[in-house]
Order: sequence, then C-alpha cells, then structure tokens
Amino acid sequence: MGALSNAVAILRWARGREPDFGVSEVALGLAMPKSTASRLLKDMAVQGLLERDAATQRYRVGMLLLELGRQYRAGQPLVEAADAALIELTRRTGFATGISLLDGVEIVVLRSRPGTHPLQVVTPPGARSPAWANSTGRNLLARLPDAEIARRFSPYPALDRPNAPANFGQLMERIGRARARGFDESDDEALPGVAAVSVAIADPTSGDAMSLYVAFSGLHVNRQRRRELAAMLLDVKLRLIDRFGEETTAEPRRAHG
Amino acid sequence: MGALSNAVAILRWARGREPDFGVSEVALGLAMPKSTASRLLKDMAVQGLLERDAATQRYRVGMLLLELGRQYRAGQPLVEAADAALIELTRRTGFATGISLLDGVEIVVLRSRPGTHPLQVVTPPGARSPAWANSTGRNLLARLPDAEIARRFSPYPALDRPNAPANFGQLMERIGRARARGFDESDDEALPGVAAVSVAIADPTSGDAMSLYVAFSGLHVNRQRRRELAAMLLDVKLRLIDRFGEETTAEPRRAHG
DNA sequence: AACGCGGTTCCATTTTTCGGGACTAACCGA
DNA sequence: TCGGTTAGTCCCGAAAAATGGAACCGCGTT
Repeated sequence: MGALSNAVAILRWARGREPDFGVSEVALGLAMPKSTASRLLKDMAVQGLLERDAATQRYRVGMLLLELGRQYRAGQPLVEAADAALIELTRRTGFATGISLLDGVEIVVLRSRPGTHPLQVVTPPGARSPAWANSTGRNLLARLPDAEIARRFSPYPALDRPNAPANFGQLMERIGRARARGFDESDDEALPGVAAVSVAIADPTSGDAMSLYVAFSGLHVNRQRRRELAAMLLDVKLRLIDRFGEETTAEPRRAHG
Repeated sequence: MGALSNAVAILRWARGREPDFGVSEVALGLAMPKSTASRLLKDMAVQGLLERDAATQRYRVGMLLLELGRQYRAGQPLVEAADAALIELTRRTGFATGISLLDGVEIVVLRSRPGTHPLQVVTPPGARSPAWANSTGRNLLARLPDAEIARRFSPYPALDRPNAPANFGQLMERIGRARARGFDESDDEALPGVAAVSVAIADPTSGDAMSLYVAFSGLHVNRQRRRELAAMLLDVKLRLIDRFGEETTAEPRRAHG
C-alpha cells in the first residue's frame, strides 16, 4: 500500500482502458474503498497526473504525462539518430516508419510517423502489440537466448490471427529466419492488412535493443519492393553501427561477475 | 508533503531537464534530503514510473509514462477527427501538421508528424513552446477575453526573437489580426526558420480548444502558398464544425455564479 | 417519497513517510 | 597506498499522512 503505489495502480489500470473513468469504476476495478479512490483521484488531479472534465466529472490522464511520455528515451544518441534516419526514409519512400522496443512478450512503439501512401492504421508511440505476431517483435526476440524466449512464451499466448505463428515451434522457425537474414517481415499478422519489414539494433553501451521498421499495406507492395525496403533498413543499420559501434552479445540486462 | 506529491515534484522537475538524473541531483534540485530522494526514486522505479540504467545507476522516465502519455486526450472524437484530417493534409501537401493546446502562456504539442519537405525541426508531442511567439498559441489566446490575456501576460515574458511580439501591445495587435481573419501565421518566431499557419477550434461540449497547424520552412513557401494552406485549414475546421457543432462562447474554465 | 447511483466528507486508527546521521563503494590525485 | 571527495544506501524513532467505514449530498428514476 501507500499513496504512491495506489496512484500507480490507478495509472496502470487506466492504461489501455477507455480514456476516461469515474470514482466508482476505479474503486470497483481495483477493489478499493470508494473513499480512498475519491480522495486519491482528486489528489492526483491536483498534482497534475490526471485532469478532470468539469462537465462530466470524469477523470482522464493529465497533460504532465503527455510531456513526460515524450521524454522516454529521448536524447539517447542512437535513438535520435535512428529516428532521424527513419524520417528520411519516410521522405524518400513515402512509407510509414518507426522504432519499437521489446517489453516481455509485447512490443511498445517508441517513435512513429505515418506514410504518405494510404495506410489505415497509425500506430502511435506508446501503443502495444504482441511481439510474436510482428516482424518488429520477432527481431527483438531473436536477440535473446532461446532459453529466455522459451521462458517468456510458456504458455504460448493465444491470438486469433491466421498469419501469426500459432505455437512455439512456428515462432522459433520465424525467429530462425530472422536471425539468418538479419531482418524479418510480417504481413497481416497482429494488425490486419498491415505488412512490415524491420531490423534490430542495440546500443553498445547500455545494451538496449530496438527495432526499426517500415510499414505498408500488404496488398499494395510486392515482394521485390519489400526486399528493397529491407535492404534500405539494413543500410540504415550499418551506418548506425558505423557511427555508434556494434553490440556483440545480446545481453539485455547487465552481465554479472 | 506526502510521497505522492514528492514523486510528482520529481517528475515535474525532470520534465524538460536532461533525460537522466541521479539521486544527489534530485536532492539538490528539490532541496530534499538525500535519503528521501534515494528512497523515493527507488520506489518510483519499482512502480515503473521511472527506470534505472543498470550501468550508470541513473534514473530516467519509465515506459509506463510513454504509454500513458499517448492516452492524453486520445479517443476524443474531435481530436481524432482533426488529427485524421491533418494526416490527410500532410499526405496531400507534404507539409508537417499537428495539433497543439494552450497551457498558461505556453502551448503543448498534442499530435504532430513531419512533412516530406525537409524541415529541420520536428516538434514532437509533449513539446512546449511560448504561445505568444507562435501562430498556434496566439490563435488559442485569441479565444480568451482580453482581461484574461492581460492577466496571463503581466509581466510580459522576455524572449529574444526578433519576429515575435516584443510587448503586450504588439501581441494584442497580432491577436486582433488572428480574430479578424480566423487564422494566424508566424514566421521565424519561437522556432528559427520555421513558419506556420494555424486555426483554432473547440469542442462544443467540453469547451476545450485546440489549434491545428501546418508548419514549413519560412524560406521555401511563398505568401500565395501560405494563403492556400490557411484556406485548407479553414476548410478542415468548417468540416469539423459541420460534424461536431460550433462552440460559441470562449470559456476555457467554468463560468462561476 | 423512496431508491439507487456516483461522489464527497469526516475522523479515529493504523501505517507510511520522513530525514538526520552513520555507512559503503567508487573514483581521483598525490 | 592513502586520504579526500562524491554518489548512493540503510537505519530507526518521531511525526505526519493514508486509510476506510459510515454518514451524507444531489440527482435522476421508479
């Protein structure tokens, strides 16, 4: 307990839910006395973590969090350089590009921009997606030792998308291909109709890995063009490695001893 | 005091500063005992508000905040519709577009995307900028009663940018023009070399105002083209009003009594 | 007018938080 | 190798804040 942990519990609960919520909803959702929820939500709003719609009396995430969210990994040289290269790639090709990170068995979008070709879905920074049903995610998983991958995927999560790997064997097969080729592609997996190619790269000092992707409509981009895009991404990666150094071992956490 | 308000104080302090920070830095910056800072930072990291670089032992904003930041005003129909219209505008014209909000005498970017024309600066969501030195900001200020504007701008903030209004009189003159024309433009004001046109629109139910902008290089876009862009923005606004209704009175906060 | 619903306030009790100071680890220059 | 400095952690009694059950409020409904 403690006010801080309760506040964070509220934030976590709110994440991914409907964008606004009331006192009772929170109290019910977190099995918390109404009085506690009321007081805490009010405090959080006073502090700026939340704001309150004057009309509906409902709470929503506050502007402070928008500002802080933007700071996440901002200023890391590799991130900024990669992002700049991807913006340039979008300019040249017209396709949507972005950077995403691995978190458990999901990926989180760090940076993104829409392309000029019509692509229905815009995946904004902060959005989550299943890592196993995503070229981006598999690329990041590919950097982990097999044992670690196995650990994360037991049990194997259910996801009703025909093109996504449906079991651990299929996933490892896709990961194997990604390891062999240095990039991965996906088509109509987690996001219907959306296809992507991506490469993974890691900061040699911190070891943090990220995946750079190009996304497009699966219907309008042929095999040949996808290969070209993969080549461009690999080129971006090479130039980044040239500038920032390569990361050899794929240790996500510090090596001990 | 209380853990929550201290935690938020740390977040506010961190906002806009260097992306990572240590215990002593925070303790010094917030005049807080080292022990409190140490304990609190650790707690915040455990909760996920912050994360800690294993190598440098320094703290930085956590992924949770990235995810929450994205939720800010997400799902509000007017915001999403406006953003979609602006993405389309970027597709058609190649210029950077975005949405920003007024906060005191500053604006905060809510949504943005780079254009395909080279424009040096990308102003990402969450970024702040002086409202008075910005077409976007003046448009939003223009919606307030003059008395409220006067209150916010006494004293008039210093800003060393030649093209920005240098005193309250100049600001009101620019705001007057914005009110008359229904849009505003800026060129080489807060952001060197960057020019923009923008229109303001408000949600008729909540009264929240936002400004839609198109940004471009001041050197490469002539007067005529700027007028065309302004017309396009006004058209977007009209279509949004058509769909969501107009907001007549410009009351940002609740009217009392 | 009674009821349900969402929200707030009160206040005694319990639980955290607070923070000075001692402590440890790493680093640096002599 | 030593002393000094800097960064961060830990301990623990005192003090302050969080908690939550119950009463209460206002509103729209039955």
